Amino acid sequence: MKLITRDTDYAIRALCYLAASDKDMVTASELVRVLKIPRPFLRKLLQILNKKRILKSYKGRGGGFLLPKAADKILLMDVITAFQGPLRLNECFFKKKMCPDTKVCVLRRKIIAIERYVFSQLRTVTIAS
Amino acid sequence: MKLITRDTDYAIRALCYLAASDKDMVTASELVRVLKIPRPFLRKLLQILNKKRILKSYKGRGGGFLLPKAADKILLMDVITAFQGPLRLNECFFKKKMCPDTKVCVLRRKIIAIERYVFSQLRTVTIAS
DNA sequence: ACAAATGATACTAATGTGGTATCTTTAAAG
DNA sequence: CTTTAAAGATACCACATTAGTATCATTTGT
Repeated sequence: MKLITRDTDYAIRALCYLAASDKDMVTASELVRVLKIPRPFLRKLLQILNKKRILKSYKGRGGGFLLPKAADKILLMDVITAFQGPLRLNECFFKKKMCPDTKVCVLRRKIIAIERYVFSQLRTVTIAS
Repeated sequence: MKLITRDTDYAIRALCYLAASDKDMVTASELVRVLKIPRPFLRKLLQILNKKRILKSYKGRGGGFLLPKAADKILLMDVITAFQGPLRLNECFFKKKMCPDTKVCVLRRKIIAIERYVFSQLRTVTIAS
């Protein structure tokens, strides 16, 4: 099972390229050329990233894309959730039925703890890598 | 995005029921009745669990399923991989192209570290919860 | 022999992922 | 003020995965 889909993967690459580029405005065409991602697909991804304010777009001739903030402020976590939605381990396994209210579901606690750790860690990963 | 699919979820419930049951042999019919999982689907899951040696089945009249070992020795991790395969975050984002060999991909390191943590934690979660 | 259980296998429906196609809007350059 | 090079919007399609069904074969206690 993949935890990071192709969308996210491509998006990361594009963002990294933007971060590394010295000219601050980069066109989709350039990204297609260097990243070898199918043009219409990449364009869709860029549009999504734009809507989520992860990058900024400029229309018209001479337009393109650029990062709206420093690369080390862009969280991997945000890119993942942009494409894959909030990733949750699971709702309660037992839908509150069997859960003994004394222990308040050790299992659930543990899983939530793991979840939290992953999120906190993912949040430390930025584009500046 | 779900990290635990319905298969896994159902399987966990079934295993927990087996663990909690005092009679050690439980039929699929009984599981269907109490867990309210579609019969043919549950039967498929049980067959898979049997093949993976996570539970043991007995055919014929009076047959059924039981746990082959103590509930606290059955790892959530194993159940997950049984149904969802080994879960990997992602191959290398850059397919070894851009990776500067000096830093040997900080990103990748971090991700692997997170992955390892999740696995180690998941391995601590057993059916005895 | 029969009935009650699981095993094996093939099929179907719904959803998600990866990708395409087409048309509209914006804005700089000539 | 027209052309042209960019992005925006939207609808569509192919394939894979997930969730679930159906059917028949095999085993085993009574």
